[in-house]
Amino acid sequence: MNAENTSSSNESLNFIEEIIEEDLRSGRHSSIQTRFPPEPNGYLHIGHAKSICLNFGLAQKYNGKCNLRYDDTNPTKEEQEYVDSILSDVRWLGFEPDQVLYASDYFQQLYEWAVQLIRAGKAYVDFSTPEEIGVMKGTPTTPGTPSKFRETSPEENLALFERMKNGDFPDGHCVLRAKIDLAAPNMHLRDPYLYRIKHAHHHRTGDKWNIYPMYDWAHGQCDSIERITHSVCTLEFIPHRALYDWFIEKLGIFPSKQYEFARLNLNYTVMSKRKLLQLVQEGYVSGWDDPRMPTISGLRRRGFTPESIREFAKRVGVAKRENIIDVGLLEFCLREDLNKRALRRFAVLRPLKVVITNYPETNEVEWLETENNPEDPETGKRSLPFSRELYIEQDDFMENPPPKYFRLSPGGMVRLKSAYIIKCTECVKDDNGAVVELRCTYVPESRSGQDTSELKVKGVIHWLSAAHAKPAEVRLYERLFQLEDPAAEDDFKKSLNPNSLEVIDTALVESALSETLVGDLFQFTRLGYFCTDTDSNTEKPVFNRSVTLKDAWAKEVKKQ
RNA sequence: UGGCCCAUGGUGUAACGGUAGCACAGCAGAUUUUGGUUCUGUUAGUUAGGGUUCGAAUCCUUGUGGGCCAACCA
Repeated sequence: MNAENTSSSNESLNFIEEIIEEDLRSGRHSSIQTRFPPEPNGYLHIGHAKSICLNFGLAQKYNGKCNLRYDDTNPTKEEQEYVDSILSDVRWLGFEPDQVLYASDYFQQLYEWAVQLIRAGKAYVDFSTPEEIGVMKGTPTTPGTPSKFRETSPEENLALFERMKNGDFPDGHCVLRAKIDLAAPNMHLRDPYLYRIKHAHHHRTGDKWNIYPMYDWAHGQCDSIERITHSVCTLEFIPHRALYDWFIEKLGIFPSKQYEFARLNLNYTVMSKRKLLQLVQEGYVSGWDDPRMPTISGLRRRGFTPESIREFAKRVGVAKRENIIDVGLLEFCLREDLNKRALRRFAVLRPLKVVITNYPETNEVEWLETENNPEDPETGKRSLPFSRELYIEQDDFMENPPPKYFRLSPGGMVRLKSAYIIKCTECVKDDNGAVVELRCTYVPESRSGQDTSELKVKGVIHWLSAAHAKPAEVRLYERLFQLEDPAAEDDFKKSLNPNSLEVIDTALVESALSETLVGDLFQFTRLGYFCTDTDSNTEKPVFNRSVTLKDAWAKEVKKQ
């Protein structure tokens, strides 16, 4: 009966899918329930995207459900701003939670379960200081020693815990601990904290609570309440699993099971929320959505598509081995997606004027057709104005070209894409010797589509009619860090790339681009993929370079 | 060095005791009015030793290497 739920193809499964298929096959579960449980203390990043794609993807694949559950058990770190951004990021990625829930929804239930544990003599209130408790926990090689509060009677603990809840004690005055095993090799079992006192305002429960549950006391039970069948988390929670199981067993509640996979690491970036927060707060980037940030909002603003990120998550796979993925793979996924969808447009980042000396008159304009996307003929064609004065890219001209350079040079010929072949007859320089203008002649019979010139030129470059080009600001990004693993340094900020952002405010674009909307995606022919930034205004659009095109010539130059 | 997790080309990931495959990256070529795309070919790998077996990446064992764990964080 689960035949439709399980994959029939011979496509290989990751280890979690194998577990799920076995659970479905054996009848342990008839359907699955997963969850994505972020703490709302920062913006989501590409590592979370992997987890989102995994949890929601699993639910989709096996006709199950996936909740979004905010793990909001620490009011001093959590904010509504983060709650909002998380849901919008999840939706933007293309997933809709079955339910949007909060750990704080369960504070009362959690409290009652703590009372139950105390009654059973399995939890006690400890007035020792954090330092004392730390010492009493022992070390991995030596067992811990019991606190003098460990044998307090359940009745007394009940009263004490009640007072904790009522706010009778100041912050940090005491904690509730589970009574488990002070000699356990797994340190998490040495009487872990269940509750701490915090007279703090919670973004949802307000001032109702003076005590807040710790992660370990909340997570498994929240999973259990939601009847999560497969609670998927990252490797560092492996030692917590014993506790997770212990609480569920002692409480006798729905047995959710925890499974751990290796978190995503990307080279040339940092992924910890703490470090990302630092970059934001100390002004190294413009905000959580700075296009250089590995946050989902940053990637979105940079021009990444949900499809490309989902494809990326699929390609990196799911396993238990620590990994560092090459950002090149992320970029590949974007190019692969955009190549099929992005409309091509002409833009000249660093203009060099070209005057076609044998072109009829200054005011003469010819309209030439060019494809919107050669990969997708259905997108049709558009017309580009051609005239006597043009702009080309400075990079497309060299006075003394190296071998194999087949763009424009003195006496050389090149094709202006979808237009004519031109020949450079003269280069005009300023007082410093810099080339400021090119004089060229065009070959009238070489017009694209009706070329009878018999000329063969290797180079094809993009161009813009000077009179029709519109000004634009273009922002070019490079990786934020110069080191593959910045976090491995004593100060990760030392390897920040000083050239990670280059603003070109004198770029020119074809007029079709002046009506662009924020988020529009384009390929600027021969330059890369760009998207319209939120800073755009009606005077001047702003474009972010999402990713360059692969550049075989740049590679060739590097070799020389 | 107490416990736990992990180890396959440069990077990821498959192979479930029976031909080490796929993707990205790299290299070479073809096509191309984007030095893009597409296509073709190709380089490169089982952490080490021992054991079980007709047969081991896979099972056992001992090393080695990496990671995690002793927050009133999650």
